[in-house]
Amino acid sequence: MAQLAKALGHPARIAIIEVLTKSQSCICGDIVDNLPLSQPTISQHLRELKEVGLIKGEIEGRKSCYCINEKVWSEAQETLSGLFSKYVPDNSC
Amino acid sequence: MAQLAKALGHPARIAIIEVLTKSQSCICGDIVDNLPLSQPTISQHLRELKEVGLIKGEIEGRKSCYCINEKVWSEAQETLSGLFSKYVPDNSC
DNA sequence: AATATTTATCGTAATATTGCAATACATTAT
DNA sequence: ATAATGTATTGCAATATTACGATAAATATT
Repeated sequence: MAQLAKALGHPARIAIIEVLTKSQSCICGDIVDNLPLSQPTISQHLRELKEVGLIKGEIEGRKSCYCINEKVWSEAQETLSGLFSKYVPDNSC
Repeated sequence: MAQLAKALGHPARIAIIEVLTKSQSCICGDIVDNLPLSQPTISQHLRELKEVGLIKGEIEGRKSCYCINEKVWSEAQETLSGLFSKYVPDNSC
C-alpha cells in the first residue's frame, strides 16, 4: 500500500497516469512530447509504474504502447479507499 | 496530489495513519510504542504528515496529541478518488 | 530546586531518488 | 546492407530520504 502511494508520489508519474487515462493512445513518444522531461527520464518513470503494476506496456514494432493495468488499478483504488474509509470522524481531538 | 501520495508512500507513515484511525488516543508515545522505530524517527514522520496537512498535532502538557485532520483528509480522499475515476476502461490496449 | 518524563530538533551516515547525456538495442525504411 | 526511428539501459552527479544517537526543550513530579 505504501509502495502504491509511493509510485504515485511524483508529479511526473501522476502526469503520465493522467495522459494514459485521458487519451486512448498510449505511445511512449506521446508521453515524452507531453511532458517537460527527457525521454530517458520518462522511460524510467514508466518502468517504475510498471513495476508496481499500475500500468502495463508492450512493444509494438519499434514503438512501446503503455496503458493502465485495469486489474491492478481497481485493486489500488480499493486499497486506498479502504484506508480512507477507516477513519470515522469523532471529536476526540 | 503527488505530494499527498508521497506522504502516504512510506510504510511507517501508513502505520501511523492506521494507528490514528483505529484508536481514539493519539498520543505520540502510543505511536512510538506501536511501531518498531525510534522516537526521533516517528517524530520525523509525524512532522511530514503534519506538513502536508493530513494530520494535526497539539501539545498537551508534556505530551503531544496527534490526530487526522478531518478537512484535509476528506479533501485527499476526493483528490485521489478523482484520479481513479478518470480512468474508464476500454480495450484500446 | 532537582529529577524524571515526553517530545522535538540537530547532526550525520547510509541509502534511495531523480534527471540526463551517452549509448545500446530493436525495428522499419531506403 | 545502411540509415533512420523509437525506446530502453547505463553510468553518473545532484539531491532527497530515512533512521538514529545525542541533545535540547518543556512540563510534571518529588
